[in-house]
Amino acid sequence: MSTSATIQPVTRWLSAEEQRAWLAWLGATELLMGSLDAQLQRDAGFPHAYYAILAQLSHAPDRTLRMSDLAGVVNASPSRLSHAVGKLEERGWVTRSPSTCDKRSTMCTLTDAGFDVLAEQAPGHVEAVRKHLFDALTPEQVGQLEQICNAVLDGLDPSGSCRR
Amino acid sequence: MSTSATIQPVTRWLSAEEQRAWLAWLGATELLMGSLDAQLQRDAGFPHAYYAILAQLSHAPDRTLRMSDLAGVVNASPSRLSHAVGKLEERGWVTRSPSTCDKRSTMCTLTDAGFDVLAEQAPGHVEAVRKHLFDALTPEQVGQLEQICNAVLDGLDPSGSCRR
DNA sequence: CATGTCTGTTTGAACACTCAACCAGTTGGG
DNA sequence: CCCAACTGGTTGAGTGTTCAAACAGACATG
Repeated sequence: MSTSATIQPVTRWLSAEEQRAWLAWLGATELLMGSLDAQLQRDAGFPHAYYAILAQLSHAPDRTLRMSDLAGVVNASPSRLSHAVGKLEERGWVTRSPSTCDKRSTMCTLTDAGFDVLAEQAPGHVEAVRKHLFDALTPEQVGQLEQICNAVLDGLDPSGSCRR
Repeated sequence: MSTSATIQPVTRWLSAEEQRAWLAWLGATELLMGSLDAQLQRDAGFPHAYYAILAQLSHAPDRTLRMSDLAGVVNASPSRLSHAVGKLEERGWVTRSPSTCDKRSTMCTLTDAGFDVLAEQAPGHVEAVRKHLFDALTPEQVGQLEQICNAVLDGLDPSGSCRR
């Protein structure tokens, strides 16, 4: 062993190809999410994070989810979710009720008014997702994208809370 | 013409595969950017958007870029960039000066202190990007990711400002 | 050379998110 | 039992982003 390279490793910079991929990913994610946020803000008056909360609740049994489970499926911190649900509750789209089995937990339920708002906004939102993402990709690329994102999720989200 | 389907099209919902890809993309982007933001906030005291500004300036001739050009390469709105550069200027990492050729424009320059901060934070940041993204992907997937993101960018960013 | 329009940038208010601190309920040993 | 450690959730302060409005300089058209 003649060098210290293995003991004090220097930074492994990105290769030219990795740099291109990284800049493209940054641009695509920021512009895509920015575009979806702008569309929802304009048409519905709330950001994509709020839409995700309503959408996940609408698929849950009794349209109800425990706060921490809801936080898991929408990739939100407890604090962020608490603030967001507070706003949604003010507008009458969800309600909060204490859980009966574990008195620490809070259950969050989508109201009929919330369901109506979601039903009203879903077509426009889905159309935007399709237009900006799936219309730009071949069917093979959709499969590749899913595999790539799941590989990234495996490293970041060991519990796998956002994959069904 | 017997139906109105072609005149009043119904929503084309996402297929099962598209839904899986969409949820995976949402999870991967949010968790990855969240993780990078947290790492930079903890180690450097500023978010990824600020890092991007410093990094892009460091590659520019004279470490200087016009505000609107800088906004283009970091995918920021003019307003967002103006606020962010204001904060960076307070900390002494960039300076603003009026452009000589077009008196409407403002030139933004990375200071030596700003360069030092960037040099200090770059290894940790690159390591985080590598760890959470590229270490999870095969070389083929890196290429696929670049093509996918560029396809998305073609639809969202006609001017191509974030691809050199 | 006047005037309307467009471009580049900044500003302030409204809003969303983060972080750290906190409170209440639960759990598992002494 | 009792108490410490942990879990689920909320809160408020601080910070970043968005949106609409404003403003100055450039440009073009009559």
